[in-house]
Amino acid sequence: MKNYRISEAEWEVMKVLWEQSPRTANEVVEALKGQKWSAATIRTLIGRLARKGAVGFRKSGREYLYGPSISREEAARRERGSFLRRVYDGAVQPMVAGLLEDENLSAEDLESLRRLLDEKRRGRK
Amino acid sequence: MKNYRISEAEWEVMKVLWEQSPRTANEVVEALKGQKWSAATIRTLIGRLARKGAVGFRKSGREYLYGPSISREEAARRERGSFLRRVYDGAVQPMVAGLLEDENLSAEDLESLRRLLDEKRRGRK
DNA sequence: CCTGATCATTTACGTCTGTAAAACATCATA
DNA sequence: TATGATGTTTTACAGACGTAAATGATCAGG
Repeated sequence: MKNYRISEAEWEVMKVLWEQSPRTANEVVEALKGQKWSAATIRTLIGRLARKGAVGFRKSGREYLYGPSISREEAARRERGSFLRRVYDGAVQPMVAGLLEDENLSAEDLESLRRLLDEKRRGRK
Repeated sequence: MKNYRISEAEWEVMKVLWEQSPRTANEVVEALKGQKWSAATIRTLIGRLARKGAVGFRKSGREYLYGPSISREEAARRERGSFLRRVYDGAVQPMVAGLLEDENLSAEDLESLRRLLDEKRRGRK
């Protein structure tokens, strides 16, 4: 598995494919219609992702059908690891602490996280 | 305040300056001695950060003393926001949930997070 | 003063990324 | 068959980034 980085613009393309795939380039263009890129730009982004190996494709009639080669969870996991290493030298606690300090979490979110934390702590005993 | 991105290599330089500043370029080079860059590379990174405005400097004798123009907390906050937007469309809960799932947290970390969560939840009532 | 050392700045070069048009290949229809 | 439409691939160009040497400016010591 070759190491590659998914750029910010490429993330938007990946999201569309994670949401629904396989898709033709036209369908991806349509899905990203509200954003700032031309169809040509989006096609380039797809092509670059394909060359990197982040996106796979197969011929269907005269078109290609594109799909992600990596799950959204896995991609998120990698990016998270990279982010943690870069910004916090890998330390989780200060990151979450900073997050809780600054971000707006709903009561449901907090409850849900509390439950997850409890499970994790129980698993530690 | 102009928008700029601090690259991965530049983060390492910033960390050194956050740890102790002001510092001369030579001191930064010395602090990063164990890593993979030549002194020339590190000087370029410093110069780029300065041009971006992430690092400030003042003359001292024949050398410059460099220091960060932005706090570590603020830089972390920006990067965190960018990361959340890109990978999770800004949603915190799934990010923390994924984190708890994958990362190795110590019992102390979990306890500390639990406390933070509780404070946050109390503040919500 | 001259020369070497030292520090900052400029230059170099390849790759990646953002943005998108141009060129090419193929299909469908008149 | 010719032409226009359509989808893919190639090309374009500027700036950022990684990596670092080359050059210029200034200082210090013989």
